[in-house]
Amino acid sequence: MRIVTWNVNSLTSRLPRILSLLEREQPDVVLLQETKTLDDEIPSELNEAGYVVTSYGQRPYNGVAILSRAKPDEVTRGFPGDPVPDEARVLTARFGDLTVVDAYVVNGRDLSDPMYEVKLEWLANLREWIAGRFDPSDRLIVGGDFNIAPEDRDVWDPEGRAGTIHCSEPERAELRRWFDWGLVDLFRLHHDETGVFSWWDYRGGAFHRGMGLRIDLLLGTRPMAQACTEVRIDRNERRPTAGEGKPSDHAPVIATFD
DNA sequence: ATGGTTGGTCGCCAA
Repeated sequence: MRIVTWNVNSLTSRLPRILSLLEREQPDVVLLQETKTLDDEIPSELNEAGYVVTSYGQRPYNGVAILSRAKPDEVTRGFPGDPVPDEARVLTARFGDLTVVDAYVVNGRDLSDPMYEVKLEWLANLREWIAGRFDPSDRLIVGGDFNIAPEDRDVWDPEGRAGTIHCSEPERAELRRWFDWGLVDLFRLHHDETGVFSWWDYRGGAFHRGMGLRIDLLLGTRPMAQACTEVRIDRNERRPTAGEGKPSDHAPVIATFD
């Protein structure tokens, strides 16, 4: 089984790259964020490629969708306690005994911005909803754009970014509460290295200068961690590619399970 | 502190 998370920064403008990834990686489940696409505007090419599309769409911002080989047995849009309930950021789907939560975490913008406190409240409330609905022994994946770099080794310039948005101690402390509940950062099961990123700013040639963050995460409960054999971040998807249009500012994270 | 680029949408906001 293979599960992917990818902030595509518009599903419609990224369609050729999404179709290419489906063909190349043959994933069973794909969690998409920032689809910026309404439910009734999902391109039919995704169905023709063999995928069921479950969309919780919105424009011009946000929007999440789950692509899957199988039809979900149960779908939940959003979560109770969301402090910004009119923003389409969370989509949950159950496939038999496996549940996936697709999350586009509030960015927060800056520690001095009111949205920073909203981000912390949003994360705490989503964690509490997950903890109330699931058990750490369940087969559960929580994946998406967390907008938090878990540790300094996930940051291109940890000294320069210390205490700033995506890297602040309150954000990291909140993420540790997810780990303490029983979710594992699947990438770190297989990688110790510093400087592996999933996002690079569009501006200033950040990708080519190696200025990135690892903020796109696949978290799994212990049963999922025990079955996880490989996690990769496909940096190639951050490069301009002939015929497939411009890249997202995020690369896909690809996890394989026994 | 600002700037740089992209996307959706139509003058500008979010990232």
